[in-house]
Amino acid sequence: MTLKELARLLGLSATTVSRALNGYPEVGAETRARVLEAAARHGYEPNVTARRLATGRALAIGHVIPLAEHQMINPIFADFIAGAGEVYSAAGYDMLLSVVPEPEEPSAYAQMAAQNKVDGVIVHAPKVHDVRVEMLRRLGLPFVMHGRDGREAPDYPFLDIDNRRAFRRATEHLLGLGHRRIALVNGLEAMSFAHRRRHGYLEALRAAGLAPDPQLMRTREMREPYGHAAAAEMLRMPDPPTAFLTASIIVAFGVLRAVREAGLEPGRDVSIATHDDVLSHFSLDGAPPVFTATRSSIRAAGRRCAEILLDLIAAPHGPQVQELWQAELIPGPSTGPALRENQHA
Amino acid sequence: MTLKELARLLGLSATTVSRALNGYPEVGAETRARVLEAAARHGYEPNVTARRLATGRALAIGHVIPLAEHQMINPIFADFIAGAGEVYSAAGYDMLLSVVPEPEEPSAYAQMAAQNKVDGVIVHAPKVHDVRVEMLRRLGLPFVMHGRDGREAPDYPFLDIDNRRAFRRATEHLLGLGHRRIALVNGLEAMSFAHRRRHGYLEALRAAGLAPDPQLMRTREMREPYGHAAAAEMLRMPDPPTAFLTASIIVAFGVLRAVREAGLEPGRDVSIATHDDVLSHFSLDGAPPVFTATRSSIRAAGRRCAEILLDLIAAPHGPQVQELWQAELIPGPSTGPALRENQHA
DNA sequence: GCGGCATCCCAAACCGGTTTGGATTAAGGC
DNA sequence: GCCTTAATCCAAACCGGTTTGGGATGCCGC
Repeated sequence: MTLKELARLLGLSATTVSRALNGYPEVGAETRARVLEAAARHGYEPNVTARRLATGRALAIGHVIPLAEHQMINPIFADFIAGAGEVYSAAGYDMLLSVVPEPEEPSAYAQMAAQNKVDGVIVHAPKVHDVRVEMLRRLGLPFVMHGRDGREAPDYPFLDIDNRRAFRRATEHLLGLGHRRIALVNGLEAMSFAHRRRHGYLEALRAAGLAPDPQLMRTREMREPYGHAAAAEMLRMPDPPTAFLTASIIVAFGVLRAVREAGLEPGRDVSIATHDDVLSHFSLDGAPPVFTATRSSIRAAGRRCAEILLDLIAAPHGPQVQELWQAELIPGPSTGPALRENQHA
Repeated sequence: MTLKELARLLGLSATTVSRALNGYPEVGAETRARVLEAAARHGYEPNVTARRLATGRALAIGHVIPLAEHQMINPIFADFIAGAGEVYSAAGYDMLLSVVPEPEEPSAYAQMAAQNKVDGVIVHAPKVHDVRVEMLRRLGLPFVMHGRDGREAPDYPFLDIDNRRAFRRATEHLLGLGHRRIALVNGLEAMSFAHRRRHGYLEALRAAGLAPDPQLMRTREMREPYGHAAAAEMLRMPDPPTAFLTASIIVAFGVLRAVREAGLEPGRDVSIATHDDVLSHFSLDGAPPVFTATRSSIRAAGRRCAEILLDLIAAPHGPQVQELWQAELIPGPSTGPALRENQHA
């Protein structure tokens, strides 16, 4: 069923039918009603491809997922995409996903722009120095960043959580429990979120008059076995940490496993705190929290980023939206007072 | 830069330029070379939307992700998508993701078909009785199923792992270690993969002359807290299981957590075996395996499904591809001989 | 020298919508 | 009764490609 067929059926021109369906004022109320009724009855749906070509609007949003060297796919990705996808579907937009080797990321964006495949993109996992901002500006592709680059107040729309503050608070929480040797099992510090978390951690240590121990600071892709290996190794040190702060619940589970293997009781012998993205496969309504955590839903972030981008596309010169969310600090059973004999002399 | 502009630049017609670029034989070798050179020099890229409209080919593959009632997004999804996405990108196809509430899943497919948005789809997470097969046939939308419905030999292209065999072998492995009370912490059994796994488990028990205990069989969405709650509960039974078989590494981690909390040593006091999809955030090259597992990479499955679908689209009447992969049984430290005092009298 | 056959290229139609610039008709004002 | 204006509707152009159905040119054989 095409527009022309529908028009012939109604004895109207394609123009009128198109206008009737799209709510233009040039068609009479009675005609419009007839058209809408007929369209519904015949299950007419306008061909998006034709519409794209005619209007120049892509009616789609792009997400470029670069595969890093080690081919890891960011675990938070699925929940974020789910959140954003809900919004797109409700708004009649398509979601275009482009999975490319990291070196081809720029060309993936360039292609989306040159071919008008999308009306905008959401930029994931910003680095401290992120070349994509400049690139997208040159391409004239509207974007919203999930996170920020290294700058405190960038000049583009973004939604970020206050990573520095979250990790400062989490560190302060551990310090308040008497911990002095606190390990930071961080994500890759080229990523601005990890960079900020480290700064929050360092700030808290400094405020407490403690010098950071490089041996207690690790940075790597956030996988479970990484958390395990890092914790196992540190627990074998002559002067082991009494608390761990990790960048992801996945890493925290790895740390927990190592703690158990060492015969230690989490929350008593060793404390573990983490950031928690509320990933759906690690959470269950009603289940008690496993870890003390700074919590912020990545799914909600996906939803909100999508909304911001759609608004931006609808009103390109509207006010620039920048949101900084505070993570909640949720107490859990994985932290407790530092044991006397473990405390630093 | 449009085709027409390029044609004018070259003093050729749009027809000739189009043919030259698409490798049709009607243009001379010298002309073709000139066209290709000019296209490259000016960075010409054909507008995919226009091409879609003209050819009727969408040059895109669709994935519909239904959000279940509990809003959980399947954790294996990210890795599968990454695998498939690599193949699409390399082949010049787009990936269209549609995230919809479960009840709207049929209309999501209908829309993709009616509007010619995609050339085919990959169907995820088939149920034992799956209505999508009939629907996609009616819509005339080519598809490849990742998994199978309840039938042993369906009449559509699919890629599945031999879930029944894998779980029979895993169960036999535990039986061989002397375990008699083996718990099955399964996924949702409306899903055909979970259904088959249960049958594999039951087959092995029956072959060993054991009657299944309904108390030891759980079925639910595969989340970490589910594994934890299920195991914790069963370990409190008067006659607790001595071994757990779980449907996902995520669930296995939950079980492991409960085992540790009960003060038991995995692989000694209690055994844990699981299926392992080789999710990227749970694996790390060189790290020793955590669990004894039936292993099959979901990422590789994503790649292969994409290949099968692209082949199917290129040659709709070629031979129907149906692949059944065997999972590897990987021994790990999480299983060991059943303790005497725990053995069933 | 002429018909036949490739070879190479092009004008125009087409995909299915949207949008511009009227044309037609009816209502309103004086 | 005539002119203006508003209300409706339409034909045709357009978006940027692909594809059909020739047309022109050059080479061949006889």
